[in-house]
Order: sequence, then structure tokens, then C-alpha cells
Amino acid sequence: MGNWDPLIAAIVERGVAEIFPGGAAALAERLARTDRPLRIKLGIDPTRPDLHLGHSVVLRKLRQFQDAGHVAILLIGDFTALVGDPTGQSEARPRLTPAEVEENARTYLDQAGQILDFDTPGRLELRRNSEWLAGLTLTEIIELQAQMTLGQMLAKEDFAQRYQAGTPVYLHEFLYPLLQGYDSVVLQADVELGGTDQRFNLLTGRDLQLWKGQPPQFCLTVPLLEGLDGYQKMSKSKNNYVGLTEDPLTMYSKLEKVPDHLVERYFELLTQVPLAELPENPRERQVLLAKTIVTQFHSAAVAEAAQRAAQSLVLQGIPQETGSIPEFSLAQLQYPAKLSYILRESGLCKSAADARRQIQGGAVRLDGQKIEDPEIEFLSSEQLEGKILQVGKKFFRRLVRMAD
RNA sequence: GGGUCGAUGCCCGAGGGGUUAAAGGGGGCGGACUGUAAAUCCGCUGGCUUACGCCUACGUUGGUUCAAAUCCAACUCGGCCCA
Repeated sequence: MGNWDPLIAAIVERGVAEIFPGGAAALAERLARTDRPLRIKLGIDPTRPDLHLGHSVVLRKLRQFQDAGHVAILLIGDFTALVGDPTGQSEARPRLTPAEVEENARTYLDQAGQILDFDTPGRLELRRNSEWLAGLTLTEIIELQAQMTLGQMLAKEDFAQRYQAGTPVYLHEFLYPLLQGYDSVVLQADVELGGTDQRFNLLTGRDLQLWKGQPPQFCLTVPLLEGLDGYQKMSKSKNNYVGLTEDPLTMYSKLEKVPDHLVERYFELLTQVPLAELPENPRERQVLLAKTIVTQFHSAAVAEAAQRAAQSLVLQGIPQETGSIPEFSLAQLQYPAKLSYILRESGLCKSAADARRQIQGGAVRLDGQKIEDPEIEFLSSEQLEGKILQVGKKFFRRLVRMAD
């Protein structure tokens, strides 16, 4: 392709699934020629409380646009979250309450702030689509719906699959692409970003902009990041994710285990490390990946510490960097305290019965020493203070006495 | 509106009056192994810190039975077909 400005090249070349119309060259040209900052739209529905690395791919892309001088329009889909985007779901989403949406929106902004430039004036426009969607009249909704046919809707993969599989497809779900497209009209987006699963919705935006006499937006899709299981899309519900707010040790521990066949992809989508410079040794690659990403979200020093903690954890079974282990206050327990009870209260196990099973399975250690007796109990916090309670190889609690 | 089939644990899915906390698979967790992981093998996979005990569970409600996920009725929700 062309010899583009490095900022533009970064935008159109790395971490891109598809750009349309016209591909990377067309967008690059548009970016190079513009005499004003372009309006780059990214919509996120606050349907869950936490963002993960999968979301960060598109957020990073949006950040690149900011760095090149354009306006990031971060659209919180507080209204569309109530509709439920059927995209990528094999079934209709549960409807959320407005309170849940509001709560999620707040945490999203905190997390997005780790990646986007919230500070430089003029680089960020924060909007909520309830601003205009909540007030649509039935007449306007009907007009919107008149822009698309059933056949066009059924061209959307998810709808077609579900329809053929005999799973229910509700009519309100048809509204979703139209509403998302209408957002582009209102925001006068020049470019809209999204995952590849957003293709249909992004295109709907172009159709509706044309209908309203606007120049249609460019659409840039980013690949969907596979999760830690190595195959399925990263998602919280599949528990194959790395959360943006996770503590450094957890983040590091997860990332140093990314399956070999995905390591390069993670580098490509989640870092700026030149792919040609990756180490040969697969283990070194994983380590570099984990350190690079933890550094991005925290700092180089923290990443180093996490690495040391993770290493000593493997070698000796106990993290030396005790500062990176979550603490658990013994003051909130009632004594005598069964170990299974402590395990549950501390969040290491989901129930006392589960804790008992973990003990029987040989997974539980106290200060590195394996506990065999599921009935073991402690008479006071003194027996436990300062010790490290461990389940399996990954989960730790440092027992402390402070009351809080 | 009518007909018909269906609703089971995180998911899929067996079971069709008692021995069913409910087969099997997936997923998850743990153990062994390894460069972490993957693959493989093994174990666990409702809850209760008081446990040869109690509680909750097969769409909902009610009924028949000594006894129901299993039978009956109504209802709710879905698929398909007819209008």
C-alpha cells in the first residue's frame, strides 16, 4: 500500500479486520486529506460491569485516532442497552434495568479512561444515546423501520442462524441495528468503529446517513479477540477474559499462559511491540506479552513485581511479593472457624461445601503446607495471622487481623 | 384463534411413580505431568462453619398418591403447522 504518515499507517494497518468502503487506502486518504478533525464514533452498551482486554482492542484503535488529532466520540449506549443487542449472542439478552445500566456506565468510563485520552481538550466527546433515542416518537420509529426490509434484516447472520435453528427472535431486536445506525446520523459520524460482529450495524448507519442526506461514515472493524481458552471470543460469561481492572498479579498470571498460537495475535492487537521483534522462544514470548500489557495498565515496576511474584509462586508455591496478594481480614470471622468457612468468607471458594471439596482434592495450602483435613478448625485469629491461604496455583489470600 | 410438540442442574441432554442431588457429554475447578499452557490420565462439580442431619432443585400453581422430575388440571413461555 502507500507510504502513509506513521500515525495514519498505525490506524489503518495494525489491528484492523476490515475497512469499508474502499479498504485501508480509502480511509488513509480521507485521513490525510481532511481539513478538520474527523468524528470517530464508538458505541459501547453498558450491559456488564466490567470491560476486558477484548474491549480494549477497539478502544486502543479509537485512541489512535485521538493521537492523530481526531475527535473520539464515546457513545454510551444507555438506551440501546435496554433493548439488548442481539449481536454475537445466540439468544436474546436479558433486559437490564435503568439502574444497572447507570451503574455499569459509570464503571465503563473509569475503565475506558485507562486507554482513551480524556484530558486533551477537544479530543473526546462523551455522549449517551438516551439523549435522542428516549424521545423518539412512534412516527419517527416507524419511519426508521420503513428503511429496511425483513429480507435485509435476515441477511444479518445472527438473525438468520437463530431463525433457522428455531430459537426465538423477538421483533424488538430488529430495532437494534436501526437505533445504532440512527446514532450515527445524530452524531454525524465520519467513521464508526466496532468489532467484526458489528459489521451489519455499522452498515446500517451508512444507509441511514444516506437517507438523511449525510455523507455516509467509514466503517472500521477490529478483530474479535479470542479469549484465554484459545478459541472462543473473549467474554466475561465464558470466563476466558482478562479484566481491565484486575490486579497486576492476576493479570500477569493469566497473560503468561496465553496459548502459544494466540500470543502473536495478542501482541498485534493489544500492544505496539513490532511483531518482527518478538522472541523466538515461546515461553519468552508469553512472558514479554504479560509484562508489556501489565506495564500498559500499571507501570513497568509493577509489572516486574508481578513477574517476580508469579515466578516465585511457581517455584516455591508462595508469592514472595506479598504486597500483590489480596488481603483478608480475620476480624470479620467468628471463632471457632472452620477452614471451609474461612475459604468461603475470603472469597477463595464459592461455598463452604466447595471449600471442603477443594481441601479433599488437595488444593488448599496454608503457608505452603497442604491441608488434608476438611474438618480442621481454628480457635482464634492468632493461629492464622500473617499466613497465606492458597487454593490451587492461582488464588491467594493474605490473612491479616486489621478490622475494617 | 386452532392443532401439535416441548420446558430438567452453568450449558446440552437422559430419565416417564419410590433405590434420583437426578445417567452421559461439554464447560469449570482441583491433582499428576510440562516451558506456563495445551494434550493425556485421575478426582470433584446444589447449599448449610453445628452434617450417617436439615434445606433447596426438574417452567408456575394446584391436585391425585404413603411417595411425583415422573400421573392429572389450569396457567406461563417457546418451536412447528393451520387460519
